[in-house]
Amino acid sequence: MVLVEDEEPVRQAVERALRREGITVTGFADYPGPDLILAAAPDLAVLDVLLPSGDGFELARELRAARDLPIVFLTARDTVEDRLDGFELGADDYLVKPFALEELLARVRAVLRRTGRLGTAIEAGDVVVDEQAGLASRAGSPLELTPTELRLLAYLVRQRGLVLSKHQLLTQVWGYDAYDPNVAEVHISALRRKLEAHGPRVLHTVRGLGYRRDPL
Amino acid sequence: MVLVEDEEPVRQAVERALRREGITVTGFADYPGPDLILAAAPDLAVLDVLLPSGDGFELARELRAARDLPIVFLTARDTVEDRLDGFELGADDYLVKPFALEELLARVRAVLRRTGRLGTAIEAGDVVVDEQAGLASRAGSPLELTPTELRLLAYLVRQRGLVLSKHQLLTQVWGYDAYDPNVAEVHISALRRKLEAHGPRVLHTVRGLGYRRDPL
DNA sequence: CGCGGTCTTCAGCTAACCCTCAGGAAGGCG
DNA sequence: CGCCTTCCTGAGGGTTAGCTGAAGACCGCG
Repeated sequence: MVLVEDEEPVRQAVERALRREGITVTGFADYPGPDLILAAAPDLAVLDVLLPSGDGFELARELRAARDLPIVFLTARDTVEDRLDGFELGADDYLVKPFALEELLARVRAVLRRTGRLGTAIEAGDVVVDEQAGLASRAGSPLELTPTELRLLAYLVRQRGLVLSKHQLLTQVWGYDAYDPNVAEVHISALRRKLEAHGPRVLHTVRGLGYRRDPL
Repeated sequence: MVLVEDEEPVRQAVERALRREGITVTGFADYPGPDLILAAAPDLAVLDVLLPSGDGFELARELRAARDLPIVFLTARDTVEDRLDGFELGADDYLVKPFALEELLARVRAVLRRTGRLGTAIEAGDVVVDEQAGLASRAGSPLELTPTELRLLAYLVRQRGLVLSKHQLLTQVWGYDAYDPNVAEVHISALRRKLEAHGPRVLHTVRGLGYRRDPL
C-alpha cells in the first residue's frame, strides 16, 4: 500500500497501524509523481489531497490513467463538493480529517476486501488464484503458469463478468502503452490451453470487443 | 439495488435520485427479513441502522450469511465505535446522517464500480442488452449476436417505441452517410430471426417510414 | 559462454462477419 | 384484379479478427 501524507505525525501513526495489520506500507511525505508510486506495486493508495508541492487529485488522475488502482482520499477539505470531486476521479473512499485511526483501517480493509486483495487468494467458479503466492489451480488441480499468465489470470478473475479489451489487458497487466493485440492473444491462448485441461472454456472471446471470463 | 429506510421523505428522495441514475431500486420502510431482500436479486443494499422493528446490523449479518452482497450503512449514529461495528460486519461504506444526496450517490457508484456491477444494461420488455459487456438476452435466454446486430439492437432498445428510418439507422449505427437501405434490412432480418426464436415479433416494419420497436 | 525458461514477433490458417445481389413476397392503389 | 413499390431473405464472395505453431530475442544463472 502507498500512503502520501505530509504531516509527519499523522503519517507515522497510520503507517504503524497498518503495518501492525500486516499490510506493507510505503510512505511519502510529498507528491512523488506517479512513477515512484507505481514502482512500489501497491494494492491501494491513500492520498492526502493537500500536499506541499501538489494536489492529490492530480496525482490520482495520473495514477488512474496508468493503472486501475483503488484510491482512498484523506483530507481536511470537508465540503460535499470536495468529496464529489474525489469520487468523480474514481475514488473508492473519502475520509475527512480529523479521523479515527481505526476508521481509516476499517475503510482500507473494506476496500481491499472488495477488490479481492486482502486474503490473497481470489476465486471464480472452480478457479482459484493467489497472486502473492504465485499459485493457481482449477478444480483442485494446480496449474503451472508462467508469471505473466498468472498476472493475466488474476486480473481476469478479479474483474467479474466484464468484457476486457485487449488494450485494457495490455495496459493493466503489462503496463504497456504499446498496442500489439497479438501479445494478448498469444497469452490468452496459452492460458486457455492450461485451463481447459481441467474443465470447459471459461475465457470467451467477444469478437471486436475483447475477452470475458464466465461470470461466476 | 435495495434500500431500507424508515423515514419516508428520505427514502423517497434517495429512490428518486437513484432511479434517475438508471439504477433499479426496491425500497422498504422496515426490516423486511433477508428473504424479501434477496428476492429482489440486488447488486447492493443500502441499510438504515435504526429501524422501527429491528437493527440494520442484524439484517446485514443475515444477508452476508446468505450471499456476498455489498452493503452501505446509513445512519444517524455517528460515533467511531458505531462505524467500526459497521465495518466489522463487512460494510462497504458507512454514511452518517444528515448526508448530501449527491454524496450517497457518489459512494454507491464507487462501490458498484468496484464490484463491477455498475449496470450498463438497458432493457425493454423481455429484452436486455448490455452493449459494454457484449451481451444480449430475451426472456432469460442469451442471444448470440454479431457486433453489428448488438449495436443495432442496443440502438433500437434505447429509442423507446419511436419509428426509426433506415437512413437514421445507417447513420447512427453504422456511421455511414451512404444510403443503401438494404444493409439495414438485412441486419434487421437477422436480428428478427434471433429475437423471434424466444417470443413474438418486437421489431415491426412501418412501410415507407422505417421500423418501430414494440413500446415497453 | 551456453542453457532453460519465458516473452514477443511473425506468418499462415480458419471462421466469422458484412456487404452485395437477386428473386420472390407483401402491401398499396387505381 | 393487375401493377408498382417496398420489403424480406437466402446465398456468394471478399475481408478481417482472432488462433496458434514456430522462430527469434531476452534474461538470469550456473
